Amino acid sequence: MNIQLHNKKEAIFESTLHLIYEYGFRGTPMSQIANHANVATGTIYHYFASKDELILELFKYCREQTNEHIFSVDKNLPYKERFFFIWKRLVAYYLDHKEIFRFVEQFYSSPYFAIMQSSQDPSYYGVDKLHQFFEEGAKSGIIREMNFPTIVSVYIGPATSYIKNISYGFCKMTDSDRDNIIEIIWNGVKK
Amino acid sequence: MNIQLHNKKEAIFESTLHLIYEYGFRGTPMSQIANHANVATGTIYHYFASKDELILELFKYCREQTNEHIFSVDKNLPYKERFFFIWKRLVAYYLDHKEIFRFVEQFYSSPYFAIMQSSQDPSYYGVDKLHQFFEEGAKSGIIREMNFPTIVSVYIGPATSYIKNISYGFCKMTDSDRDNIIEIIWNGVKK
DNA sequence: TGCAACCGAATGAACATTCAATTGCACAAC
DNA sequence: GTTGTGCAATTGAATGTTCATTCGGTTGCA
Repeated sequence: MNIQLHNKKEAIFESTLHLIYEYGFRGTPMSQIANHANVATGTIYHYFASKDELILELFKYCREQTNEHIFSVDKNLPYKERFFFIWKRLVAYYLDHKEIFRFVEQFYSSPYFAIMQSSQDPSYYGVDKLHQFFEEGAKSGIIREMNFPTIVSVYIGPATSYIKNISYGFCKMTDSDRDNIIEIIWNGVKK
Repeated sequence: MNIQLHNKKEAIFESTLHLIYEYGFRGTPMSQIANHANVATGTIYHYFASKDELILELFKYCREQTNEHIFSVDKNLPYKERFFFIWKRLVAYYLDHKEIFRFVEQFYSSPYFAIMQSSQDPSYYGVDKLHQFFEEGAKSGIIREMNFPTIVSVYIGPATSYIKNISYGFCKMTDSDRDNIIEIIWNGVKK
């Protein structure tokens, strides 16, 4: 029974993700989501109070999924290696999960994000992790002192930009491109 | 008459921009756009065949506006200074025109972008300019050799990331943050 | 006189949401 | 181990609203 429940909810999530990837927020009616997930329209409303809530929950779902995958690094590795590793991991994850990437991008630049910010717990697991990680680097004198938004812009910005370039078909991806980018970032921030 | 026409069309553009900034694609009906622009609903259809076309044209409009403002640099300045100047100009422009930034972001991560790509002339004025600019730097040995998507990711990525951070209220902006970021980028790519 | 610009009420389709009815299952009673 | 009971899960047709788009008509200018 619990498994059933879990399955359906997840099926709804995945279908929403898939359809939004293809048709955007505007282009994906609840009925289509239901179809694609092999449930009745009404069933969605058993799990979610409204379409907005579905979207909001889906965002949380995505964030959890992503965080789970990215921050599994061997703490014993030298800092520089972890710096490279996490970044590549992030890029690889989003390239493997384009629907998630696209959805999250859309979510951020939509009014949903404002809604979420105002009504949510601020438990940004991923952000916390990153914060710690950069602080560690700065404190041990490996990278420059920078405030958090600065380093985040420099570390994450090129990653999302690169993923967009690929995901929107501007260019092909090569490992050496990625190596280049993270190396450039490192050159920029190392002490 | 031509001035009238221009005025109304532009009023429609600006209203759309404003409303989409606040309510997103989904939340801005044609009737509202008309209201806000002080024209009748039907008038919009005199200028645009459909809502989709309005959005598509608005994107072109935004791109033109942006390009006009950014690439006015004194060619005689040393390369490094131009490298800094263009970047700051870009950031400043988007911070001054948050609606444009938000709209373009939304546009890119929506299916509209795919539509545009398939049916459009590939005259990316801004992209061409950038391409030339980076090539110049690489040829004269001032910055490293990189393929275009790589350097774009590293140059533009942090800019948009930073603008998002501010625009979504994650942090306040200071000039020194920006100075920091572009300096880091420069350290990363210089030879 | 003609045509482009403009108007805004009317139309119809698309869609989110509701709801009355059905199913399936856990658990208690016997 | 059979039957009964209640509640969660599920269904999908019906409802009502919200729009994009249309259109017949008006205005104003060349």
